[in-house]
Amino acid sequence: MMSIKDIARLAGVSPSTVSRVINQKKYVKPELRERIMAVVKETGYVPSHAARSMVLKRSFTVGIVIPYAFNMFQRQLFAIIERQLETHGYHTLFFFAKWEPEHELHCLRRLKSENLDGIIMLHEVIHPDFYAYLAHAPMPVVLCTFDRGNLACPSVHVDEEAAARDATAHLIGLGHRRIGFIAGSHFSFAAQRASGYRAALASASIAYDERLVAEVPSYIAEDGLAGMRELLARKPGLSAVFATTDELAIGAMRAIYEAGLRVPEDISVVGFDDIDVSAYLAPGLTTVAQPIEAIGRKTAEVMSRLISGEAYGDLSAVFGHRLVVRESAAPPR
Amino acid sequence: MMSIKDIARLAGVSPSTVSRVINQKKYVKPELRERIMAVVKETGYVPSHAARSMVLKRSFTVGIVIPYAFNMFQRQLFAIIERQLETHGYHTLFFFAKWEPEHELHCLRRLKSENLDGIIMLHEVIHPDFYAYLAHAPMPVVLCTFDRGNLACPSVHVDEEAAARDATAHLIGLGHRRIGFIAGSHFSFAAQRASGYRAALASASIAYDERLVAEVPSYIAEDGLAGMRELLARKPGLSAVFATTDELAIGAMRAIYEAGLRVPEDISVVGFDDIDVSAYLAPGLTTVAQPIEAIGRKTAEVMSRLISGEAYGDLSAVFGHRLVVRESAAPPR
DNA sequence: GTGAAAGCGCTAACAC
DNA sequence: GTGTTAGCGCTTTCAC
Repeated sequence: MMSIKDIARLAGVSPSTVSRVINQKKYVKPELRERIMAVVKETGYVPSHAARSMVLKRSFTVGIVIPYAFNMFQRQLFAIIERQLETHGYHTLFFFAKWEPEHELHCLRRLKSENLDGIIMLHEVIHPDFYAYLAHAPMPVVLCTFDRGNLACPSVHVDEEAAARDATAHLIGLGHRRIGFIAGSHFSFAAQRASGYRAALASASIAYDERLVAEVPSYIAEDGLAGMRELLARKPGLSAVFATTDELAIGAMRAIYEAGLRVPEDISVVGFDDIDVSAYLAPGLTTVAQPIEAIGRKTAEVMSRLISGEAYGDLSAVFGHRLVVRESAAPPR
Repeated sequence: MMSIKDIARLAGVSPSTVSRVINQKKYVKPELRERIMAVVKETGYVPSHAARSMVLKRSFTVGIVIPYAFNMFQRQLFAIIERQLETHGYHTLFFFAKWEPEHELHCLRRLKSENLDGIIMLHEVIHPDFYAYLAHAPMPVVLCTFDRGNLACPSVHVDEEAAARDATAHLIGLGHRRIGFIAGSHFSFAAQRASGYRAALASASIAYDERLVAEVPSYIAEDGLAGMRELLARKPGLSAVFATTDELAIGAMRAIYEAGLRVPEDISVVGFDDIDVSAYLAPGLTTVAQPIEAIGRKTAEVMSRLISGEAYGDLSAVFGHRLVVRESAAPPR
């Protein structure tokens, strides 16, 4: 492996000059600069990441905490963030956090041991120790897809409540009055989407009926299936259901199918997230789309500005959502 | 940040001794070892990754090349590999490769510049330069989910052809004779699955009819939709269809739905991969499952053995597959 | 068994 | 503008 000394020797200059050229510092004669760049190009020299990061005391890598079982929405999001971060010159280290206190702690230990330049939370962890660390972390932290009032760091997300309100209002607009809700738990977006559901009901003067609500522990299709089965078993006379996520909605559609009912003829379904597969279901799932690309780019941008020393100021951003109307929701019969 | 000197001072020994203890070298009195470990634990000291990797000339990170638009199967796979690699003490750097020559080259440049300890290919790239590099790469390379005859490196995968043969045979066993095929392209698994389809047909003495085959450029549901539409438009009188991947199968089911037909009453569908959502479709998708966990663990294991200097020998592994029978395939009417 | 010292590749003061 | 030098945190001879 070539070192900076080799390049210096080949170009007939000192290592410091090479360093200056590589790091785009001024005070180097254009002529020399060109000569050095030529050698660099020719030899394919790449500075040692390890050495730079040792002397600069920066790792040039940002950590992204994501759920171990991330969904398609998160998949797209972190691929976008990774790509953006790369263009800003940062490495990305992923920290898959399982949704168990024990594993979160393990994840936190790793996070601490990495000397990261920044941390992006794509996942709302549970453990208080985690937040305690983030609150006083020696590097910038950005929250993506959720907010956390008492944490003084920027967050990039949509207005979950407004989006859920729109989704529910869509069902109401179609003529539904008995609208089921498959409620998630633990994460703040679940609470926000739930309150959007209630708000929409309230503005239409529909009484909230807890028999129409099934709370499920997680966000996989399996839970949607179980939640919808429960709702169906209660026979609350529902004609539509709003699920906290598309995965949950898919499970719900499955339960409806298993019960010998049809979507949307018997029961309308609306989801949230617009994951890849939703457009191709039969029927296509009506859902709420978040501007993934914009959220990802913004998150990376905020992080890179924070790392370059910008004040925390008002870097947070709230993006708009979009209701994607497909076939899974129709007027009640 | 604590350095090894601080620990040495606190423990009243020299840095070299601390280093020996941390690196599990012998020649340290148990008593001293304990004293040092106590200080390490107490201070939460973690050796600087950068410094270690500089002096050892190893990055302790392995790169994983994955498609930029990875599917759920790959999602699970790389999360498993990451986790395993972590337990072996390696970092994982992801290289998202878009499926364009230009971007592959970009990806290759990054790969070269990283001083990786190993490379795992979870993605069959196209560019010859990429393979040229891999063939003489200064670090071990492991191919995961595909094989490449002329590349002298271990690969971990299933017997794609046999699996596709089973999937097709399942349809034949159900009584289907006119079986459509949505063929992928570019990747070797596509060719292998295609030849499995033909082999199954041949053993049942069913003539291969190219009017039953739609070749699509990629592997997203969109392509499955287009491919199936084409098949339907040709009116070849098919009663079943086998799709190269589950995503393609989902798109195909959508096309059947749009045509006013039903699965499996009018047309049976079989996919390949058993992605998360397949079990929750209505009807559930009959498909071929690969042992993701085993493939992932094996890949990480092979890589870590290679890095620790084991000879290339016969580290490759071929895993068995499993036909998952659900409701999307039934006897023809 | 343990410590002292050199050196990995780089950057940043500091000279010149 | 450019070179010299020190030093980042670690591992590894080489003495003792």
